[in-house]
Amino acid sequence: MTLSLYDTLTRGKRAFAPRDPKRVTMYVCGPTVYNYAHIGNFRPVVVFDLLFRVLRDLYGNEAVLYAANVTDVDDKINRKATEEGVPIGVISDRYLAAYNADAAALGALQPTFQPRVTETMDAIIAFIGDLVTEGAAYAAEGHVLFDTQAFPDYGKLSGRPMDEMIAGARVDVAPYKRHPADFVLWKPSKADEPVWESAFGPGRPGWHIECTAMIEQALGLPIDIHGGGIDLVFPHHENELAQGVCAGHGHEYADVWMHNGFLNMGDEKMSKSLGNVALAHDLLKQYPGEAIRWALLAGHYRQPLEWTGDLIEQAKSALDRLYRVLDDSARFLDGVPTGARASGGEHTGATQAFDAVLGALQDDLNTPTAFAGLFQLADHLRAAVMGKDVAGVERSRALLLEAGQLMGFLHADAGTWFQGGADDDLKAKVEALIAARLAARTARDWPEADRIRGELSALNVEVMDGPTGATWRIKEQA
RNA sequence: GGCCCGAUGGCGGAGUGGUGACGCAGCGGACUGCAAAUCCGUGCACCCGAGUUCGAUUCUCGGUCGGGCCUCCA
Repeated sequence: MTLSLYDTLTRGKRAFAPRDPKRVTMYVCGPTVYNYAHIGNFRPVVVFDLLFRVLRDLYGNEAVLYAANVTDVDDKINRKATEEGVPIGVISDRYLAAYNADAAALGALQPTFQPRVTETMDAIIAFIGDLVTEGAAYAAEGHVLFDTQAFPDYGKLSGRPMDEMIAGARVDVAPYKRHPADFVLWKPSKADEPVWESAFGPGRPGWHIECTAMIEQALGLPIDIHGGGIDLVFPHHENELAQGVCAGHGHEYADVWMHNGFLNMGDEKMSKSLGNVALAHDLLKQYPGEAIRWALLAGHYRQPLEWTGDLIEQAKSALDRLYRVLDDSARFLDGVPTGARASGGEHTGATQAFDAVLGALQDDLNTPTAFAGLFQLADHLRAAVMGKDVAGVERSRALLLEAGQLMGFLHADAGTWFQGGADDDLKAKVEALIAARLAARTARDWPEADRIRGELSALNVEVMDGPTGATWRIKEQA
């Protein structure tokens, strides 16, 4: 099996071939840390985390270098810092910590590098200097601007020929620009804004150059994979590409450009400028991170995703099914004497399902099909439990766990999944009630048994009577 | 105005030139004291029109509808 990925630049899927299989590089545009990030910000986080995991599986954990940047120089951060009367670092540190915590709750591995603009300033200034030297940038009224005329392929990534762009332009063009499409590399800071010294005068960097410099500093150019949200294709990535190849550091920038589709909130686009933000931070108080992760991967990453409560509920139910069979099979295995266990024969059906998961993931991250493979694995496991096939249970259980965990799921134990919302106090209470109910059932005192079940239900607990005793779970997470 | 996507059953969502993935929900049955879970069974889905083809949901063209980008929102 080989990994194939869709490349925005060439508009097609093709086999992924890293320049150096021992050093696979990926860069993804990260957040501007000026507030809690909304759920849409986490779609690329989860999508590219999945790709990170697939790459690690393919090339080895140490061979994959993944950099996800943080923008910590920005107007919005400045504004917030001014409001609170603190340095910008206080703001960015605070929200970076929250962002990383939310990402971890969604099952995202920590990227290899998390470069920050404030820590890359020397490289940014040097990069601008190189562009000027190469004749691809010019100074004007305190700014340094990138000369888009210097890059004949400008517009190729986003499929926007320059002349058409100008014809359709609806934005005012700054008078000091030689060409309307030229963009800022360095600009003067206004009063109260943070300022850095440079050969071009005091000021601060433009947005696009930051990423290019961070890539070069963290990973070195060119890189294998560059990712981000589809809204970044133009102008951000188009500009990055232009800078990257014009600085005289080589003619390549990124081998594969990957972009995830937008997350929509009902009918309205999710944007911080509209009021309908759903912060991941708040969502995580209502739903397990794993369910949110599942929901974010429910559709193919390049398709738009409609974010609704129903979607999360369905994701939770789907995971319930997986955890249930995991739980039942664990219980089954507990009842089998260790001596009676055989180390597994070939369980071809389960193996095929496992391969189907890997194959789907390697086919441009086809998560819906990968999910189907997970359910197939679950079916095999269920059948083995019902058939009391110990070797089969062990085998398909291990495969389900391995496949699920590769995707960043099924790391919790089933007890935590179903009973995670319960504190020790509640657990003790529930166990006592279940014991009482068992006594009533043994005495065939059905009204009493049902009364206790009602009492449990009032505690938001659901009991399930099985052949080996009763199990329970929290019905709804509070 | 320019550029680019998408349109699949009640919902979500893959995929394929010819046997209707998968999940959620629903319905019938089994099991259960009753439930829940589980198991078995169950769904006349591929936006409209034309074309190509022995055959199109899948390819081509046109249309309609929806969405995105063109503004330092992933």
